[in-house]
Amino acid sequence: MKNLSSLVQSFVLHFGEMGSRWGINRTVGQIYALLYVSDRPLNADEIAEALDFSRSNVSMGLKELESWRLVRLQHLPGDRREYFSAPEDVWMIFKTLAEERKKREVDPTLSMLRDAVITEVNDPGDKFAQQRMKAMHDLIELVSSWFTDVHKLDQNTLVQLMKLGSKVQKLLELKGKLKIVPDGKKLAT
Amino acid sequence: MKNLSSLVQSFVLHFGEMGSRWGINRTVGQIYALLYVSDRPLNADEIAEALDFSRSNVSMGLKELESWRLVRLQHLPGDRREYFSAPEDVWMIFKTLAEERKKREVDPTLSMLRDAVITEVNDPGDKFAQQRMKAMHDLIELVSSWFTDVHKLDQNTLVQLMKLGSKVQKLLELKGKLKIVPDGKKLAT
DNA sequence: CACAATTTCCAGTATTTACTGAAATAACGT
DNA sequence: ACGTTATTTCAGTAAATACTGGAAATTGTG
Repeated sequence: MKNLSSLVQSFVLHFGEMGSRWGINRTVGQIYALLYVSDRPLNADEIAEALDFSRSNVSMGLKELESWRLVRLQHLPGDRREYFSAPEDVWMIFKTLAEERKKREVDPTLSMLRDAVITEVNDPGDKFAQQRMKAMHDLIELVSSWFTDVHKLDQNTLVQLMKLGSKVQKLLELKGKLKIVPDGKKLAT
Repeated sequence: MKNLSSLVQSFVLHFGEMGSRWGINRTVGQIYALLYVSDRPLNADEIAEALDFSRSNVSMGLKELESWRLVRLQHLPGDRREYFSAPEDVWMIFKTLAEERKKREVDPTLSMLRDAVITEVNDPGDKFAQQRMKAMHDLIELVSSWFTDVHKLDQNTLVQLMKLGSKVQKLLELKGKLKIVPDGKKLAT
């Protein structure tokens, strides 16, 4: 690991270690970390040099990061090499990550469960199992579609909601007490 | 895989396959799936028999599941073997899972970032990197503490919030318009 | 406390996943 | 179209992870 300050180095190493817990490998984690804290786009050779990986390993890692939509490819004038950078907006990154994880880790299960619960079964054991699958299906579907919904909210609303934290309960109680009258005016009870 | 109906079998196999994407291994995924759809607690031998794993592999898998707090150990009268079951309440399972993932996948990163942003740096590159780390830190902290907050809500409130979906925006707008007057009465503007 | 039943640990092996270097392919400028 | 530079692919190798069988430890029982 060459020419990296100890600050950057510890960040990169941490992402490498965490990589396995996050379902990506060490290499991919380190490449992303490096791009994230870099103040300019980097090309594959620079990454390979900085992290001391083979050129082909970097190529594979970048491909993986592209499939997660976590890096942007761009070209610099007068240079035919490909340069990569990590989008700056952390909220955007967070949303992308959540979307991709949902797609890879949740959607296939949801679809399997959907099939399972519509299957016709007779055996009592199967009936019980199916009931359990339905409970799981319904929960995942609820959380999943909530996720999709929340995704549509703009960043400010999202931050506002999060800062509200558990006080949201008060707001929901309030909502229960409000009556929406036909002409659109809202009245507190 | 013996004595498993095709319904249960496909469920178990799916969890096995997904296991790797979820950061657990095939064995652990299958054991959990089997317990989840079982209508009675199972002992390690029964699991080993049903899934065709070695006894010791099952032992390790159960230990892993216990560390995730996803299985409950119990004893049956007149039988000294240990029996395992998966808690029934899917919301509880979901919360446990979220808590554990946070603990393993997020908290260590948050703590690393906290250290990184309070480090004194001089190099311009480091200053930039630190700024990026701060952005990441602040986002993770916000989401993280929101998570902890939401955790405290009872199940009904949570379901209500989720069903509200993106309509929560309307509610937040409404909140902005409300003034809380000193005597506690709320007035719509 | 000794014996049997049960669970855990661990060293060795198998399987899977990650990584490399070299060769093939693609992209660009002249 | 040709040569040069950049990128990807892929077969082989290295490393990490998962799994097994047996031995050791633990637990419960008379």
